[in-house]
Amino acid sequence: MSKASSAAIADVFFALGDRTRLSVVKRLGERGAQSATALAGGASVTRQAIVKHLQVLEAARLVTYEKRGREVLYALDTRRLEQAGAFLDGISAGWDRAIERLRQIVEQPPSD
Amino acid sequence: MSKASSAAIADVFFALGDRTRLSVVKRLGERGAQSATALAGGASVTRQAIVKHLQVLEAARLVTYEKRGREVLYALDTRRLEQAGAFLDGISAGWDRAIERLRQIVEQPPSD
DNA sequence: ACTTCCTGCAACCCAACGGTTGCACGTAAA
DNA sequence: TTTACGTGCAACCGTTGGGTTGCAGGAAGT
Repeated sequence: MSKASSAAIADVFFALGDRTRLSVVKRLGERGAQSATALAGGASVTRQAIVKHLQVLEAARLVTYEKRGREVLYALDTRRLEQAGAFLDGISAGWDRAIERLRQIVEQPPSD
Repeated sequence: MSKASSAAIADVFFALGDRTRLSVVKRLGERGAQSATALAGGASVTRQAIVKHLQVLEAARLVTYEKRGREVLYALDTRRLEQAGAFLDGISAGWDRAIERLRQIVEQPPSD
């Protein structure tokens, strides 16, 4: 599980890399599923802008939508967030190993 | 500590949200500090492109540079990666709480 | 039926992004 | 002192990004 090609991961980070979009994600996280117009209220941009952002988030599989009567509710998909977090941890771990390798090389006098 | 305004976090995600940049970060994580030309070797883009990407990464405080003679070595700053990961965890946690709140509301019959 | 509210689509705009090329400058090696 | 290598700066280019406005179509409410 959690194979997640680099390209897909980059898409996730790209989706999170915009202030408006990130605030939408935060809001969904804090107050649960909401419609586009609900999200637009309180935001400093148009509903249409929010809609576009939601499409980007959905393309990155960070949100899911569900038609609820005449309105559309968008909800977070936390699995993607967790995947992204795991990816970051992997890089950090690799870096720490690299550092340790370097330390050993530096501290050992040349063998010959 | 680790206050990290949303804007700064968005910058970090933005920096990670490009395939070339993400591959640079991965490579720095796996093989340790390198110069721009070293990173350009093996990549499918020009050294100048890599340089620009490194500037973006540095602006997001994801990398640090150190002048080493005539060349410049770029190194990962894992603290930022960890901050970003913590941010994601926070959102996931908030979402889970929101879900739990919803469950309780749904399962309780209306009080009046 | 009529009105209200939320959504969806399309056109359009400016700014920023990712990338390239060309050249000048310092530092290291011959 | 040449020669070679790594870097820095600037101009330029096509494409995409974030955002807006305007309007048409359906589901709810009265």
